[in-house]
Amino acid sequence: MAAPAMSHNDALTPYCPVFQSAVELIGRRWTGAIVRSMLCGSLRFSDILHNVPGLSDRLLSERLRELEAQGIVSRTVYPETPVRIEYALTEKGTELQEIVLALSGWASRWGREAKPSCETAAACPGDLA
Amino acid sequence: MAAPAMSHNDALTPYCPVFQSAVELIGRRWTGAIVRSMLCGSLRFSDILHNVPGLSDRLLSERLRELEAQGIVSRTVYPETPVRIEYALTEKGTELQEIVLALSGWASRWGREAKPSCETAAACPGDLA
DNA sequence: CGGGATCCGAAAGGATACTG
DNA sequence: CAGTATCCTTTCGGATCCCG
Repeated sequence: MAAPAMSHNDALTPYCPVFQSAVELIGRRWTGAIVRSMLCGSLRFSDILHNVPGLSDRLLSERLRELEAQGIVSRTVYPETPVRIEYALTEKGTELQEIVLALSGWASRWGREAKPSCETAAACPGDLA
Repeated sequence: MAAPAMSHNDALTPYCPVFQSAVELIGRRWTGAIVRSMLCGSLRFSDILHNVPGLSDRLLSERLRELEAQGIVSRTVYPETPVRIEYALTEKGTELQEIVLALSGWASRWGREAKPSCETAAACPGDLA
């Protein structure tokens, strides 16, 4: 198991900036949870705020702006009365899904001392992993 | 591809702590790069320090301790002269590989303006993906 | 409802120096 | 080589108030 069955490719990883950017982007405090909560479809500000406990409105708007700047989420304004604003994942954002799910799966399998009572199989569509 | 092939599971993500922990763990400043550099096999402190530009020794030892505490890396001391210390991924850490590679792929595809000259297919043993 | 602006304490990160 | 200790700067995150 510890034996490296991989290739003897010694000349790997001369440091990768894009990977670094990506991992630090989704690693930001609430970003992962926000993206994860958006996997289902469009959401309004309050919805996201509501299903991520501990997240403040300031942080949410900050994260949302970052994600928008990265082209991961799109912001759509419906000029009704009052205005309704919906956030959705772009294609780039949607492709993060497999990563989020993979990470969810890993976290569930190895979470602390094997606590299978979080999302494991019920709460999240991690079944496809 | 943009079409959500997922289930119509609306009642997802009532917030997941283990996912949160995981994403914030590997999202810490250099953790992703460190794990990524260890995918090849055992490395010594200086090796990791060397192939992650910008990483300071203090942060490396800090991250290494965190990863060790999480059971992601193992530390082995060889009492030669002088002592040689090697860090390797545990099974738990090795399973992060698919996630790291997936994130690498995503980052490469969407990195800024599609710059395919980073690691994409050459520098890293991502072939197994 | 959907945010923006500001203030401030906490925490993370970097630089440097020193040790076994 | 493989770290630890200290200091100091930057950033993050929470609270509060305010606006359209």
